[in-house]
Amino acid sequence: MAAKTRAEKMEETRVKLIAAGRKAFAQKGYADASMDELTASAGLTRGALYHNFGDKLGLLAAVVDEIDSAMAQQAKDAGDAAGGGWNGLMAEGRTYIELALDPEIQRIVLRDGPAFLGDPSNWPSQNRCLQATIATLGELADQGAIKSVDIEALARMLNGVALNAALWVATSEDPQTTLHKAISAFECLASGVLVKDGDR
Amino acid sequence: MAAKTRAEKMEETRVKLIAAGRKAFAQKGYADASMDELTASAGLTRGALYHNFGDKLGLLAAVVDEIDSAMAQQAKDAGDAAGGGWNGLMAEGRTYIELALDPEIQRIVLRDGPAFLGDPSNWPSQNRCLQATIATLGELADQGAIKSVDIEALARMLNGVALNAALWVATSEDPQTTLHKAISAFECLASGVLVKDGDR
DNA sequence: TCAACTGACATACAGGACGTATGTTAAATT
DNA sequence: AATTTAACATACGTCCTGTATGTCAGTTGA
Repeated sequence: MAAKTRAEKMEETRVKLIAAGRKAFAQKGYADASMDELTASAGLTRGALYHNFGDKLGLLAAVVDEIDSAMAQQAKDAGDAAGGGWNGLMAEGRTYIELALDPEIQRIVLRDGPAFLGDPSNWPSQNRCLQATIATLGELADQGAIKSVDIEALARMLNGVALNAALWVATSEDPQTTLHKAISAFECLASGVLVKDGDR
Repeated sequence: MAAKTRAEKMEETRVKLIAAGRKAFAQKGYADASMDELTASAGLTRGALYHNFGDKLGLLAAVVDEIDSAMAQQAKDAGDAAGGGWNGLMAEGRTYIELALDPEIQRIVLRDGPAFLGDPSNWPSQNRCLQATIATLGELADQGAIKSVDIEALARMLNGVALNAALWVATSEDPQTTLHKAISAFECLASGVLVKDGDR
């Protein structure tokens, strides 16, 4: 019956705290989330929090990284399933937008994250996503499939459109209808990157 | 010597508080701005603040509205100067991006605003800007100049790209260089809206 | 096996911030 | 001129964050 080692227990508390953070930050928002209540809901005290994450922002960073990494992974999977290249890029964008239907993602990643952790471009998780987009655009550029514009700029704008579309869907009163409009508009703008306009 | 009426003095204090808010929010950020220090710097106390703006968020809303309205006005002027239509729309976008070079705008409008006041689309100032974009796109649609995609979605995405570009420029280490890249990428994506690709 | 030590976490404390309730004074009203 | 109103100041209560200290289980070395 596995006498739990110290490192195992510590990993357990980290998991508990991050889970409690996801709940509290999603429900009350980062600013209004009390660390007393949050840690108590995890069966702990603030001592565990400050020992493991340094401060309140440290926990937010951990929570955001976990959620955002999962988002990027899902988007990447969708892109690969679509065969990579341009179609893959569009699939990634669609997936990212669809994920914004989750209220937890809306509040924590799309709203509070940028405010309290700074520009998302500097998050480790977002950087990985951005690098992937840059790589794909680089291939397309080598094939002469896209216009000769700064690749990093394009990647950031494309990600930005997807993020903005996600936010719109998120705050919409009729998310399903808005989702379709947002995806269409996203693909419309994205098509501006292609050398030849249209669907081929 | 104009014995100041009560309404005049009240307007004065509102102006003072908003000015102090712009400074404090820009320097320390909304969360870390103390209302005691802020009001003291304006030669007042928190009493004036809570009487005039209800609460801390009320002051932020007033500050954001003032700044954002000025931004929208500048962008609109640039659009008119460019002759309206598509060229006007592009000029508006460029202006909006260029305005993001101001640190005050970066922090208050682009970062803290969305977090503490919610989605910018619901701000009165942003709504005016959005309505203007929708109107222009509507004209272009009537002329058959742009693709048949939901106008509101397009307008929101276009504004979103400009805002995202602004944020990128804002956090860049070399704003001037980044500015050019961002504007090019913005125009590249925007061109996806036109039925005929390219510069004419 | 046992004693000493390390560290994960709990508890107690200090500082500060927000919002409200109450007081004060100057302007407006009649 | 007396009264009322309201703009603002002052004082208070409550809550939260971060730190400093305490405690005990788990680890280590002989």
